[in-house]
Amino acid sequence: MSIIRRSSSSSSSYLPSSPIKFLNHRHHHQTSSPSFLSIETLFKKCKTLRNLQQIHARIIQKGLEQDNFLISQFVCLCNSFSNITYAFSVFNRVSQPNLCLWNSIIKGHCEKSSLSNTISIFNRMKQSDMVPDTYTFPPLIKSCSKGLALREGKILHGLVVRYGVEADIFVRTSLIDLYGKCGEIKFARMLFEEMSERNEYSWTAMIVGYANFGDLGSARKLFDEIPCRNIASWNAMIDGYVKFRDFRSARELFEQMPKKNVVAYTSLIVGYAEVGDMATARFLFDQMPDRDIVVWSALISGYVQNGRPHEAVKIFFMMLGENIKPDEFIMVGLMSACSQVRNLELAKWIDSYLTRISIDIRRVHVAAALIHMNAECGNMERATSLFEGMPKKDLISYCSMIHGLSIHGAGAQAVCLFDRMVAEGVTPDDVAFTVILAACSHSGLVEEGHRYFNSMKNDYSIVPSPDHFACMIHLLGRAGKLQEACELIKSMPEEPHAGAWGALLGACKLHSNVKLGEIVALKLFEIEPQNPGNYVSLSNIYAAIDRWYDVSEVRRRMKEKQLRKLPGCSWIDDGFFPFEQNQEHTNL
DNA sequence: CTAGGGTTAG
Repeated sequence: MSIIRRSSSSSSSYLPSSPIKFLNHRHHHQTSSPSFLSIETLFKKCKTLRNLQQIHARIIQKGLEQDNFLISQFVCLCNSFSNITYAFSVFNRVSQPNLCLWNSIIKGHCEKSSLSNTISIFNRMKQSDMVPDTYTFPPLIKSCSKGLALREGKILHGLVVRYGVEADIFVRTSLIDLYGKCGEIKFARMLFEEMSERNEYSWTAMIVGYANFGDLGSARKLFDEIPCRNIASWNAMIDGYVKFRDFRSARELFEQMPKKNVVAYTSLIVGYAEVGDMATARFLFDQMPDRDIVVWSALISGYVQNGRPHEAVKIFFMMLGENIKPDEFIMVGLMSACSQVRNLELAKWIDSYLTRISIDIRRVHVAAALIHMNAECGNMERATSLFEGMPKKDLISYCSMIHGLSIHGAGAQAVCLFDRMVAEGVTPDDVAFTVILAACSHSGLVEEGHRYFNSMKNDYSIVPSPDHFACMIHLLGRAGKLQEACELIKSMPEEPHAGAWGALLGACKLHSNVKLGEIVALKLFEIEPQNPGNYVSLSNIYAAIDRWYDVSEVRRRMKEKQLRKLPGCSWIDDGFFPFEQNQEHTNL
């Protein structure tokens, strides 16, 4: 009360139609009783970071920077705006922070900073003779649980016991959550059993533990026993079923929910997307009464994962139409979609849009997606400048760049970059080799291809996958070494997949090798009878040497099987997408 | 002589 009371006796403690703009308009008309607002009231009305800065100015102006009560509130508000740096700088000016203030600053770091940072603040707190209480531990333990840092969590558990706060329901719930998430389900259960009182939080934490562990039976048993069921308990149980692909039980429970919320919908949508059932995912999405950013994101990345980038882009613009501001997750999804459709105009728009909505493109997954998108869409100049600007280049970004160079015909540069990557100490994996082999085959670099194929096996002990073989076959086939390609395909340990045979068929077409082409085509008709492309290839082979009877024969068989060449997609002119599609990318 | 903590979805 000190501030408020003490303040109220002196006029300086009030805010007379203050310089704090966000309050001015509200009191502008109350001319009869001029407004006098305490800092405490200002906190309640504080809506933006700007407001908070204004309050901060006022605190300094009044010389209240050392006031633990006010600074605590300030820190909490700062936390809610996710601005931990600001909170910390203000905190650091307080010479004698009290327990509550320490707890607040720790909580803020738990949410936004790294675990080691947070723990070092906790250590500073202990060094200044502050005794942690029941409020100190839950956020600390929670951040261990988030990072699955069981070792650190156990140390904290030890301290919990030492400071005698293990009976506290909040502390205990956070410990149950920690052990449950880290798979120490026995420990979690023990702590749960020993509780003198439990509430919906502790029950749910325990259910989550079992659900993550895959013991859905025990999870369900608890769920049915809960005296105090919560919407989070329902969500946890449903998500457990979804994670372990028991969609029947998940849906059954979902239908029984008294009030279905976004979280439950999102769990289901993510699950259906993961198993490739976009129809059901979309069905659920469409029937939602209201949608938040997370569920939009789930749907977009669902479409991306299932190779339907056009749908993803549509959904994105639908979302903009509903005036929802996209976040990082959404934009990463959109960028993956754009990479798949390879539309340079869209890529350019996204690139500038990111800055417009102030998304931090230095964050790793954003940067990676952005480089990938520019590379895929043919803006190698932009991709290169982003890539070279990265402080630490990782395998993913290298691969994006190499693939970008590859698909735009710069095989030699791709090879250089791959070698630079290895020289820089980044270890290539199987995907990296697929990318470089594809680059070699695309540019006809037979010798380099052989070199990488051997290096992969000898230097990195990577067993060549069907994809690796397919790249080599493509490479040899296009170079006219059909014999070698055939030998390679015969040497494959596993049954060659359609990609390998398809590469060979393409080579036969290229070099007008009818005899081999016929054999390979027959093989392909067997492996993927539904793919019209193989029939088209064979008929092209015949057409190239004027065997028109055979051409019509193949066409007839194709018709017989009711196969048609896939129509080009027409998503551009249905009004969702504001750009022209660019067919050729010649930015190299 | 105030205030600060734990469970659910991308």
